[in-house]
Amino acid sequence: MSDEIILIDGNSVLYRAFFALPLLSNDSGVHTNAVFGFTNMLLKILEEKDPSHILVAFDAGKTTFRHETYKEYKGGRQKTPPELSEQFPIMREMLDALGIKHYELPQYEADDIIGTISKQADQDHKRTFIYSGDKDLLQLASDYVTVGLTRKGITEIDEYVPDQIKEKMGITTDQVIDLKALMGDKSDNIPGVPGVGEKTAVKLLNQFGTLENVYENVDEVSGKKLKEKLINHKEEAFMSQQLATINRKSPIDIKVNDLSYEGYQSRDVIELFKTYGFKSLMGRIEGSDEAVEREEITFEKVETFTKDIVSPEGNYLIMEMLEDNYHIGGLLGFALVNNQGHYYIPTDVALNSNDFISWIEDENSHKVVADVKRLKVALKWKGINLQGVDFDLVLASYIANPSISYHDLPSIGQGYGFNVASYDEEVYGKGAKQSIPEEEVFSEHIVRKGIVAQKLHHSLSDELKSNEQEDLFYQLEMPLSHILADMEYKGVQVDVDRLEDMQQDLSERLDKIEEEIYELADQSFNINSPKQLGKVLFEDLGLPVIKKTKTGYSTSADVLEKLQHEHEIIEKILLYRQLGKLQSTYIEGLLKVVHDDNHKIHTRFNQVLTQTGRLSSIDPNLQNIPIRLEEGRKIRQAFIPSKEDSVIFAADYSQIELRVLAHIANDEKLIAAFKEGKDIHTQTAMDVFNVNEDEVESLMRRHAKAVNFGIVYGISDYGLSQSLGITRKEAGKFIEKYFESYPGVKAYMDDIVQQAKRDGFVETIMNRRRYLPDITSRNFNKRSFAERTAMNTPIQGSAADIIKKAMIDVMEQLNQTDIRANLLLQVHDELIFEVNKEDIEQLEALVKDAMENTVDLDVPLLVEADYGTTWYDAK
DNA sequence: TCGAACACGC
DNA sequence: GACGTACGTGTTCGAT
Repeated sequence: MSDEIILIDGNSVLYRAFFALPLLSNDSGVHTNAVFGFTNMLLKILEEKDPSHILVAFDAGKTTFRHETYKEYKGGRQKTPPELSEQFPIMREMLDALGIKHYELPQYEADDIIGTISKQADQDHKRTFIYSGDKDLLQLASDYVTVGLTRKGITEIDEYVPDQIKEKMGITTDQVIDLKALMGDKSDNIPGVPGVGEKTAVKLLNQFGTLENVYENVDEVSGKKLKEKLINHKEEAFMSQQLATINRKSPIDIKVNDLSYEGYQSRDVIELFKTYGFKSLMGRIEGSDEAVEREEITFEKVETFTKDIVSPEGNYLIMEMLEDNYHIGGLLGFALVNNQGHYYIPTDVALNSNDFISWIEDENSHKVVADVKRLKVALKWKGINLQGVDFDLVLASYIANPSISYHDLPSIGQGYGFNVASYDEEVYGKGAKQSIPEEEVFSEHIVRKGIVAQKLHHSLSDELKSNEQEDLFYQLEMPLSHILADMEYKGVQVDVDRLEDMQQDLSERLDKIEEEIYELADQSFNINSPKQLGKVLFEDLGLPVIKKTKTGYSTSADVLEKLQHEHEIIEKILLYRQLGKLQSTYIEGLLKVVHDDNHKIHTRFNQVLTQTGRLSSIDPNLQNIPIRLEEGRKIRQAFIPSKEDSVIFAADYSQIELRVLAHIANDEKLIAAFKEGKDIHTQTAMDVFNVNEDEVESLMRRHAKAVNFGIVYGISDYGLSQSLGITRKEAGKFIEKYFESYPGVKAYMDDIVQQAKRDGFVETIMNRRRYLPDITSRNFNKRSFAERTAMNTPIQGSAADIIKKAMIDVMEQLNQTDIRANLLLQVHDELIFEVNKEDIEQLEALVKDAMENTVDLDVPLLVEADYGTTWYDAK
C-alpha cells in the first residue's frame, strides 16, 4: 500500500461521467452511465495507486456561502438532468460498498472540503492526489499535492504538479485564482472583467504577478481600452476573486485519519454490480471468481487419441498458442469439448495421431472453433488441412458486435454472461513476464475455453439469426476466412536483393542529406525527433510557428510545406523524412519479416477488427505499400511472382464507394453519370460549379475530387478545409453545393441519420451492422461523429462487403478452371494475384467478370486490371 | 512499456 | 459558441 491520500470531487466527476458516456440503463430502467464511469475510474485509482486514504466529497444542497457574496453565483446553469440526479444516491451506495468514505457539508462545495483536507495533508507533507473535472482545483496543487483532471472520457487523467501548470497554462498555481478573477467563468456565472479572456489575463498576470498588483499599477497596462475595462470593472474582478477562491478552512468535522481505506467486501460490490448490470467491471473485483461461483469442471487428459471421443454432432475444438503470429508460433495443446465429455489433448498426442489428423481433415465431421483462420494456418504449417468447420465463434462475435475490441473466447463469454474461462493474461501473464503454467493449470484453462465455446454457440447463432445476419456470416465471412488463410499461408514472394540494393542506395542518400541539414542548421541534432527539430527550426533558425501540438511545435508535412520558401533546409527535411520512412518502415521493415528459407512474406489479415467491415493487414501491413510518390512506389518492384513463368496481376474497382453511394442513395444524377461512364470528379465539378465539361479547370476538379473523397470517408467541413487548404466556411459551401447538385444524396444522408437514431445502428447492403450509441449524445462532438459515421459506414462497409463477396466468387470460379493463379493480397478495392503468363488473359476475363457481377446494383461496377513482372509494373 | 508525433495506404 | 474531427499499421523518440 502506498501512503497516498486520494480526494475526489464527486459532483464534478459524476457530471463528467454522465456526459462522457452513453445513457446506459440497467434491466429495470434505472440510468447508470455516470455511476458506471465513476466506478470504473475508482477501480482504476484503487488498482494503480493503492491509496491508504480516500474520500469522495460532494456538494451539499443548492446554496452555499458564496451566494452571500453574489446571489447569481452558478446562476443560469442548466438544471441537472433527472437521468443524472437519480444516480447520486446510487453512487453513494456504490461508494459504501467499495468502502470509500464520502462527505458533504451544508453551505459548502466539494472544492472547499477538498481544499481544507488537502491543506492539512500538505502541512503534514503527505502525498495527495485530487481528482476533478474542474480546472479550478489546480489552485490546490503544491509540492505534495497533485491535481488530476479528467480528459475526454473520464478514466484518462492529466496529472498536474505546479511545474506542469506553469508549462501548460503559462501561470503559477498561486495565479490560478486571479486568472479566473480576471477572465471569469461562464459555467459558474462568475463575471470577471468583461472583454478579458484567457490570453489577456495570462499576459496581465505575467506582467504584474497578482490581481492586486494589476490594479496598483493599472496605469502601466498597455492598451487604452483594456485599462478602461479594468478600471470600470474593478469591483467585479475582486468579487470574482473571492468567488473563485476555494475555502481552505471549511468547518469540517473530519480529519485525514478518518479517511483511511481498508478495502471492500467483494460480495457487496459484486451484488451491486449485478444489480446495475456492470458485467464488464466484474473481473476487476478481487475474488470475484469465487463470488460469482465459477463452476467446477472436470476433464480428461487424452494419452492416445481415438475417434470414440469425437461426437457425430458438435465438436468444440480449441488450439492454444501463445504467439499472436500463428505463422511462427508453437502449438501448446488442444482441447475438445462435446456432448460426451471434456478433453485435453497434448500437442504431441494430437500431431502423432493419424486418427486425430484424419478427423481434422474430415469435412463431414462438424467442428466449432474460435478463429478458424488462425487454426487453419497454424495446422497448414504442420501439413494438416483443416476442414469441416461450420461455425467460427470469433467471426460470429465480430458480426454480432463489431465494436468490441477483444474477440477472444473468455471476453466473448463474459459479454454473454458465461464466466467460465479466465483471461489469457491472468493465466500466462503479459509482456516479458509471460510464461506457460504447469500442465494442470494450463489444460484446465484451455478446456474451460472449450466449454465457453460450447455455451456461446447457441447464443451467437441465435443472435445472427434474429439480426438476419446468417447469410453475412455463413455465405460471406466464413468462406472468406478460408480464402484468407490460403493467401496468408502461401505468402508473397519478395526480391530480397532488390530491397537490399535500395537499402544501400537510400542509406547513402540519407547520410548525405543529413550532412546538408546539419550544415544548414549549423549544428547536428536528431532530425527524427520532432522536439529537437522544432527547436532548430523555430528557435534557432527563427522560422514562423504555424501550428503547435500539445507538447510543442508541430513539424508535420503540411506545416513544413508552408515554410518551403522560408529556408532551404525545409525541403531537405521533407526529403529526409520521405526517404527515412521508406528506409525504416518499408525496406528494413519488410526485410525483417521475410522468411529466410524461401524469401516469402506472410502477412496476417485481421478479419475482426475494423468497424466498417474492411480487412486490415499486419506483420507486415501490405495494405499501405507506397504508390503515390514515385520514389516510394519503387518498393513495389520488390514484390514479385513466386515462379519464373508468372506475373503479378492486379484488378481494382474503379470508384467503388461512389458507385455504392449512387446506388444506396438512389440519386438519379449520380447514377446517370456512372451509367454514362463519366469521369466522376469532372462530373462533380460540372454539377457543383455549374459549368460545362470543357470549362472544368484543374483546380475545380481537384476540389470536386476532395469533396467526393470527403463524402466517401465521412469527413467534416473542417476535414475538407484541411485537405484543400481553404477555410471551413468555404469547405462548408462546397458541401452545401454538392448536396444541392445531388438531392438524392442529401436525402439519403438525412434519412440514414434518422434511421440510426431510431434503430441505434446502421447497416450495409449485406446486413453488416455498426451500432452508434453516441448518435443521441448531448455531447456535440460525439454526436457529430456518430452522424458522420452513420452516413459513411453503409458506403464503406457495403464496398467492403462487395469485394469480400467478389473474392469468394473469383476463387470459386477459379477453382473450376485450370488457370494457374494464386490470390495474394486484398487492398480494400483491389485484388492482387500471381498468374502463369500463359493464363493471363483467361484470368483477366474471369476476375473482371466475377468482380463486376458479384452484386447487382443500380450502377455498373467497373474493374480495371493490369499485370507486369513486379507489383510495380501491374499498374 | 507506453503515448505522442509522424507518415504510408484506402 | 467552443468543441475537434476517417481508419488502419508501423516507426521513432522520449518519458516512465
